[in-house]
Amino acid sequence: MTNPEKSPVPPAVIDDSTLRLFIGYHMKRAFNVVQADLTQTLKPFDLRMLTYTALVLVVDNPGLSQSQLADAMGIERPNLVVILDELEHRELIVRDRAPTDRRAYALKATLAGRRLYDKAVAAVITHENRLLASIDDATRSILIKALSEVREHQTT
Amino acid sequence: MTNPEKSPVPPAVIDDSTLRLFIGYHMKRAFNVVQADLTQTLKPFDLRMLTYTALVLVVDNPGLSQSQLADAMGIERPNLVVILDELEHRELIVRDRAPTDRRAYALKATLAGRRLYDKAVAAVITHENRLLASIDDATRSILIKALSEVREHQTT
DNA sequence: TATTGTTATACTCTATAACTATA
DNA sequence: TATAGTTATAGAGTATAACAATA
Repeated sequence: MTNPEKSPVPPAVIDDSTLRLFIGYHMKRAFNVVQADLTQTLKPFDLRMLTYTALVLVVDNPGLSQSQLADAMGIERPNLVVILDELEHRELIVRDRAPTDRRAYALKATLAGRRLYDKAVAAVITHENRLLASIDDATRSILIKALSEVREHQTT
Repeated sequence: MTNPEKSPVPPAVIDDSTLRLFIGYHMKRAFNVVQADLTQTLKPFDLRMLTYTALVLVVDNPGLSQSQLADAMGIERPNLVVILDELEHRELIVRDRAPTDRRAYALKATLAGRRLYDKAVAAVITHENRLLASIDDATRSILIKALSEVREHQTT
């Protein structure tokens, strides 16, 4: 729990009795580690977590609109624009016009986008398995299920 | 792997088959919900997640140095300075000089700081219990333990 | 009127380099 | 020389308001 040999100033034995009841702290710290690992994993593909997530969702859900994608990613529509601009300029996705609604786009991945997706997803799976090595499959299921339930709680 | 063609633009049934293997996505979405709730909960106390976390750690670990606190919070030292400036200006904490090392500070909470801590912690516990209502105690323990293990994996 | 995508903008959080004063 | 705290700064990520085109 603590970090023994380290600094000259007191060893710092952190009393996290209160933090035990503070789930946001644990989620933030764990997410930081996951994101740091993810950033390194995605660097060879020139992707960040946001561009990777957008690419994955577009490949798996062709025809998605920007509003739907922003909603799936949990970000506001304006913030998605630059993310998709980047993917489009790199010719990984295209913004087709939606046939039924001329206001909306139908997002689709290009062949290059699907190829990058295949390689990046494989790398991410490998790295995440290493990151979660100490956590057995049953616990991983519980973890993901619990996180999903928290997300769906969505109080506002 | 992909999705059958469905509604033109509307309801959006997201295929998250790939995301299921992408723990960072679930952690980010869940953390967003927790932080949004936390932000609202702390607003009456004029605290943000970072100032709240710093206050909690200082109250529970009096005499902590800024380096130790930054380490415990998972942020860099420079970013902690403004956080502590704010808490100090509000007279919730003090920066005493460490007796053994004149470079370092020994951080301590004031009486006002401990009083705000009491009220804020109570509010946070109440709100988190509501947020985690659908998750039983055993699962909560597994969740926190799994998150801690991920944090301690710390690749870099 | 309402919605899609867009621009502009501001705020928070984060990371790095370089400085000072101590060690 | 190394460490503690600080300053300055730049980069992400996020949120809101307002607009044009379309519904």
